[in-house]
Amino acid sequence: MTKVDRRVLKSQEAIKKAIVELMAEKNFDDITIRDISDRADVNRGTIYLHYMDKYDLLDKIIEEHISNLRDLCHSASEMTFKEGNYVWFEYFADNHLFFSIMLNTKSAAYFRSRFLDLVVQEYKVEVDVTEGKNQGLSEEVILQFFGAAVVGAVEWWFKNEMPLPPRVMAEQTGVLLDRNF
Amino acid sequence: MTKVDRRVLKSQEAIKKAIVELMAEKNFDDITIRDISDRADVNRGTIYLHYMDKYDLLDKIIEEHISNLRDLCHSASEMTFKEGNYVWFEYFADNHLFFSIMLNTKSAAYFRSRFLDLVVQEYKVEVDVTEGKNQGLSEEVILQFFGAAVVGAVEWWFKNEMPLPPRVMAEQTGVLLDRNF
DNA sequence: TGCGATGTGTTGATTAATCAACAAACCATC
DNA sequence: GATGGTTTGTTGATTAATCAACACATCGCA
Repeated sequence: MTKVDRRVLKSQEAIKKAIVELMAEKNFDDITIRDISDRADVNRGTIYLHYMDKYDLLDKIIEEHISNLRDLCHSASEMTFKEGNYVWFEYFADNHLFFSIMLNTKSAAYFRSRFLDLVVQEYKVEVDVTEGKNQGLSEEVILQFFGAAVVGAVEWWFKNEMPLPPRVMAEQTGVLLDRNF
Repeated sequence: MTKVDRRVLKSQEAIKKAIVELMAEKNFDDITIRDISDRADVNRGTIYLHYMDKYDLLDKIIEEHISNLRDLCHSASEMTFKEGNYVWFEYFADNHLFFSIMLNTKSAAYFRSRFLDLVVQEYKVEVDVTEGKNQGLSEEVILQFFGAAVVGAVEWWFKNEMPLPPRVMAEQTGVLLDRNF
């Protein structure tokens, strides 16, 4: 893993920030490459050095966030849900512009499904249907049930402009998950 | 005036922002070039592409602000002191980090004198000792008197963490100047 | 249908920034 | 006053970003 030139990091950061900001202001289809390069204060050609087009750009942003969330999950594998959720909700708050767009606009259904997949996948190691309170239940049903629950709670949080602090959201959802897993 | 490559603008902006931030955190003498390049996220050599050393860098920042204030003054030449001052105090507020450092640390006496010079110079066209309320008074005394008054007021404002909004400061000092010029 | 305006994706030449390396200066500490 | 560690200012080679220009596609409107 050779380290990346700081110039490409800065360019990519500016470009990613620009498109997210623009998505908060207008429809994705109405955003032009020129809009993005203007906002990012970057030459239009620079965008093509890193991304195929605006769809590729958005894809890469989504994949990066999913990947970051997964990494956070794994680095928090020792924690309870309450503690682990706090790491996630802090990440949500840090990137609230991205997440509120992705969970508010209907055009972003793809992100929601990627997000749900991640949650289900990460919770898989936590659930046990061979003994305990979930004995006899279907693992898949439990995962989809609580996966949808968490995604829905996050969705609600952003739709209502984060009415509770991240810590509280993490605690509340954490209690609900710890009680059921 | 051929336009400047956006890369040099971005580099210079990052570098200037970095040193101002650092001056808010530690003594100017203790700031190294490496500190600045790290903070600016720029190669150390890049600083030398634009500035001789950190003293030259600070000089250029000061000159730029003085020049901007002068430009604002001239573009506001039609206004009363009350209106014109508002433009200045908005600029102060926009760059409050720079000005509060420059008017708080004793090491920045040079800036204070540059600032006073500017104020005196710009007020020169406003004062009239041939007739009116200032008839018979020394132009130089009036300029130094009210120049020091304005600089002092600004200094107080920053020393006390801008306890009044820019608009109010502009109005109050504007009234005092309009009454006397 | 045609036309101007705008957006797209790519090109080649140029410029700025990067990085690693260097010698010299400085500074504290032994 | 020698020593090791840090800062400084500069270097040459390399890489990334810039800019202007291009052909082509798309779209609204006459």
